[in-house]
Amino acid sequence: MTEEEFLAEYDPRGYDPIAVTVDVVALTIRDGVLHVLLIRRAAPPFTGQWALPGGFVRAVEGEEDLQEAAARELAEETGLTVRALGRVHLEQLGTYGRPGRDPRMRVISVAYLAFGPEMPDPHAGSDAADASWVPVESLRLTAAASQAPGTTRKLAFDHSRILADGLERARAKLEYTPLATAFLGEAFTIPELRAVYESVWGEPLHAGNFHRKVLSVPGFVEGTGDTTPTGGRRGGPRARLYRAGDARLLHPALLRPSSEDDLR
Amino acid sequence: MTEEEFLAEYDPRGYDPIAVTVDVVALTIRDGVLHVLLIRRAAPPFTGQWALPGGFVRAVEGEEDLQEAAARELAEETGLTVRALGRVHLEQLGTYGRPGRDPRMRVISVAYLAFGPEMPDPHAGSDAADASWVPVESLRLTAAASQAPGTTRKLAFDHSRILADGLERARAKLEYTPLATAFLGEAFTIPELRAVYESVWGEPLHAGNFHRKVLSVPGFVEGTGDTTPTGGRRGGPRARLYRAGDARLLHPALLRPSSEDDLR
DNA sequence: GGAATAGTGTCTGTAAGACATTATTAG
DNA sequence: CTAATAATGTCTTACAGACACTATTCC
Repeated sequence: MTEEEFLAEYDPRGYDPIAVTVDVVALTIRDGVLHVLLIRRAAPPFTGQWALPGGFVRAVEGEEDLQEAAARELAEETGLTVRALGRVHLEQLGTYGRPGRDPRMRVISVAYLAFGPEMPDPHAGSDAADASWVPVESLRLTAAASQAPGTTRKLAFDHSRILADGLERARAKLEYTPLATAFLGEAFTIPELRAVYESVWGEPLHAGNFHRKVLSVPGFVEGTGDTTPTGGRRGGPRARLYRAGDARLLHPALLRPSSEDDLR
Repeated sequence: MTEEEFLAEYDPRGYDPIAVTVDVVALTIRDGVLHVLLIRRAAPPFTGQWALPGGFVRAVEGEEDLQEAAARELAEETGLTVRALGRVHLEQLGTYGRPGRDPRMRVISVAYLAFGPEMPDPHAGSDAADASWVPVESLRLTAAASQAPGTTRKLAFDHSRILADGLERARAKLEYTPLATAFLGEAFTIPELRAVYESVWGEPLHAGNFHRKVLSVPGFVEGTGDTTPTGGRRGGPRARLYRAGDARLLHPALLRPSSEDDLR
């Protein structure tokens, strides 16, 4: 039998059906606080609970790449066009396929991680009763205990785990890539860039050392020649404006202060 | 409708069927040369071509986690028991789902990356006509042109790309994790560890500086008190033996000499 | 003027890389 | 003895972090 004959006779239904979904951990910074895009589920399972935006991959009609599917889901929930997502960074995070993670059937979920500048309030899509940007801190991913009343609870499925993995990836990526600029607009100041690092890492950085360090990394940022039209809210000189440079990796890297967790 | 009623009536066949496979990039070092485990396909598609070991994920009978599926595939091809794979490092590499990557149907492939010490010659499994450890260099992943006669050709499916991604991940992981020790036995010498780095990175390292650096990283290695029973083949003193320490990340990291590619 | 902030200067400890040196083994 | 190699020492340069300081702007 030739390859052509084999393919002509091949029956795709011969294998066990496994559904494939794409979920997105979309991060942005609002008012200096790291937020993640969540939807409130309108249909079972986990009706009423918060979850990451996502959906099934279209296999037959309109075949799409996984990355395209993630971009489509993100665009649907944010209300932006896929075109307007141009400045948003999107990368694959990992795949989650533990049996039982979805009570309906065997579902393999390919998770994507997105970084973007401040985006408009989302509107709930078809499967969602609600959608909004939620401060990551309010989810208390690590401390399982002591949830204040009204605080967002644990996410549906294994989405808490996926979000935690996404956050760790984001924190690590800021160290050795220039992706912090993906959270900002076209032009930004060094203090704004520092605010991104502080929001994602969750700890204050030394302003002077950060400033000198960013400028010392080749290709991280390049000056525009302009400055902000005004000083800071509570005083201070006008800051110089920069745009993202052409580096894809930072060398030397900006390491997190929080060490001592590298042992075990 | 309650969640229970919903689940009772749910029909898994309602969605487009997508097959899910697990493929493994298994790396080891033989005679100081980095090798990857490949099988020669015995059935269409791509009959006769080399490919990464892998197989479909069992969805219904014997539900298994993706990582378990990868370990099972690796064990089948290497002839080792899953138990004997204890010293082998296994991590998820990424998921590949471009439409058309498998001519039969829509197939999503979850790729895993494995590092292990020298393992026995494999025996071909059910779907394979042959299986062997192949020097990575012989595959010429980057240079598409000028294949010497008899040289292994391009791999089946998009496995060349998956292998390239796995190699880059491996090279990067040696920088900031102690995973180089996964390529070695229980006890090893610093020069043996250096040989691992040289094999994976493909470039020579300065023996003296490497030695001092490894010992300066807390938790990377710990001495056993023993030495090798004999000196090197061509002379030299007996080397001290070490085992892997308890560090999970290297701080400071061992950076590759090949910089200057971080710009673009 | 007073407070806050952007940006620069200085100093110290640590690390990387180049190179040299000593000690120990095989042949 | 000679060559090869393990392991250590020395020196220079670069960078991280702490701290001080100047300049500019808001109120």
